[in-house]
Amino acid sequence: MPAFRETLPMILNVTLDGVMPVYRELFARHALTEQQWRILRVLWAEGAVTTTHLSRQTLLPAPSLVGILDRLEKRGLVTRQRSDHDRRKVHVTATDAGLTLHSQVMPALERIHAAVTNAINPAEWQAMQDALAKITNTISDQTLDDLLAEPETT
Amino acid sequence: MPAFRETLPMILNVTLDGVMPVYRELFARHALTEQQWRILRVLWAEGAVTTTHLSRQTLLPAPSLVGILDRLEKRGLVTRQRSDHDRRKVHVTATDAGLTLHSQVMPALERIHAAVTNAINPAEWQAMQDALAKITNTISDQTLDDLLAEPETT
DNA sequence: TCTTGTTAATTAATATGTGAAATAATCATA
DNA sequence: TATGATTATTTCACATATTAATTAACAAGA
Repeated sequence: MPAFRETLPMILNVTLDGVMPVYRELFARHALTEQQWRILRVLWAEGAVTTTHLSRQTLLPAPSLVGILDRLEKRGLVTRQRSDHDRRKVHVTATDAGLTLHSQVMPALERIHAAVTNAINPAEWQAMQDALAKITNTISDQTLDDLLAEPETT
Repeated sequence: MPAFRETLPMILNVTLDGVMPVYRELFARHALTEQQWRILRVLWAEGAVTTTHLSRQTLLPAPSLVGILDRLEKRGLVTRQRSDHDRRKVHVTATDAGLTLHSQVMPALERIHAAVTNAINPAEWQAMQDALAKITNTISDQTLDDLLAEPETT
């Protein structure tokens, strides 16, 4: 067993703690939280989407979406509308104000992303992405009892 | 600019969303939250530590620690004591119950960690860790204005 | 000693995460 | 077509995150 800091959750959280402040500073300049930004970004790319779809794309839990969308709607950045075909569903759309805001943030966001990706070379980036995807695919569909039942591999 | 899902924050969050549920299931079996576990893990390794130190090691924000430690203390897993030399400081220590709990969780935690690391080979693991560390070191000490002032590198 | 600056911990206000349960609408089918 | 199963969203209760502002204690210097 490695040191606490060498475990995957801490490796990932240390990285997030290192990079997110600069993203948050950008969002804060437009009075947006990170989560609000994620939602706008999906709406901008996909138009009207259902709450469930939004939850999956943004990784934001459905119960959290309720409040986040409330606040975005109150600020006039998004609108919600019940589906006519399936009245269980709610369609979320960005308003013009929401779309405008998006285009104001993108240039700076691209600068941040460039700085992040340029910290390593493209091959390293791809390898990192592949490694994390491989881990996710291996673990995400397993339950704790699955893992505890497996014979030791190390 | 890549797709939303190809950006670093989302890559990291997708991975965390994929692996954390199995960790949380383990912690839940001992009535612990992930944050409470982080604290116990540090206390087990280091003995009595100050709140600030605990915040740095666990990545938990100091304001959050107040409540988390309150609940751990109420359950008799940790104790808090003002420092005599510097009465601003508070020393946190795990009780015997806290230490016992730790040894009960470790075996299963090692199984999870083994499954995670075995998803990729050691070289890939090291490369992933190095890549993320390099990104963190490059970005974490920069402010947004620093990044926006830099000439385009891409 | 008084002032000024700094550090450690906490409080406050707001936003979000997590897990379980509730609600309402749709679906499958006997 | 009534009924049980499923889906989409929301509510609830509790725990944590984020940022700014306090409070108390220490530290250095006029």
